[in-house]
Parts: sequence; C-alpha cells; structure tokens
Amino acid sequence: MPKTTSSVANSPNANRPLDSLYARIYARVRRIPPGRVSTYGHIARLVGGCSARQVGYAMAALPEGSRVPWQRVINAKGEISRRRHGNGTDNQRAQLLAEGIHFDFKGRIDLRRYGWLSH
DNA sequence: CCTGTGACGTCCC
DNA sequence: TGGGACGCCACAG
Repeated sequence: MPKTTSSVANSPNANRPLDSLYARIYARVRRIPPGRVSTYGHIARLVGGCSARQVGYAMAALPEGSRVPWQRVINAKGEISRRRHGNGTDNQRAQLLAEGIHFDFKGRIDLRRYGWLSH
C-alpha cells in the first residue's frame, strides 16, 4: 500500500465510496432539493472534518454529467463562485434559473428564501 | 519536502 | 454595504 494519498478516484477506498470524504460530501449535496441551494461552508459543517475549500474541490472534481446537483452549492454571500479556469458559472446560473431560483439585481441569491440549511 | 493555488469564510474598517 | 486581509488546507508539480 503506497504511503502517499492519491487522488480520490484512485484512492484505496475507491471500492468503499461511502467511506471517502468526497463521497460523503456528494451524498449531502444530493439531498438539496431542486429549487433550493446550500453553501460550501454549510455542507462542510454538516459533513464534518472538512473545510469549505474542500467542498469546493469536491465539486470541481465531479465528472461531467454527474448526477450530483453541484449547481445548488453556492458561497456564503449567495453568489455563484468564480472559477479560475473555464466558465462554468454561466451554466450554473442557467441551471438555477431553470429550477425557479431568483437572482437579485446584483446576481445574488437570497439565502433566507432559497437556502437549504440545517439539513 | 516545499511551494503555489484555489467552485471558501470570517474579520475589520 | 463593500472590499481587502488573512486563515485555511488538500492537491499538484
């Protein structure tokens, strides 16, 4: 067994997905219903043992066409977080609009209205 | 091993 | 209300 921690997909726990941290993050994200959103930090606290940044990494690591509703995870300010590489933000906004989520004039989502928190 | 980076969050002014 | 500084930490090279 190699000492170094490899990537998620190649991790030694790959055949035990529910034991991997990323899988627990994904499981939590899957529970956000359509038309609602949660935040990176909130998911991190619910899962436990990880930071908001890691949740962002987990979302970035999702393969294209994943069943995980990553578009429902936004930042604590109610904004769609900007990718450094690529333009996935437009896609995310379009998907959320399609779910009936309203963006204010500054492009933000009202978490008091759409936030799926404490779940 | 060391360093830079990033789909974040909290504080402070 | 807004923007910058800083903390954070897994990953990749």
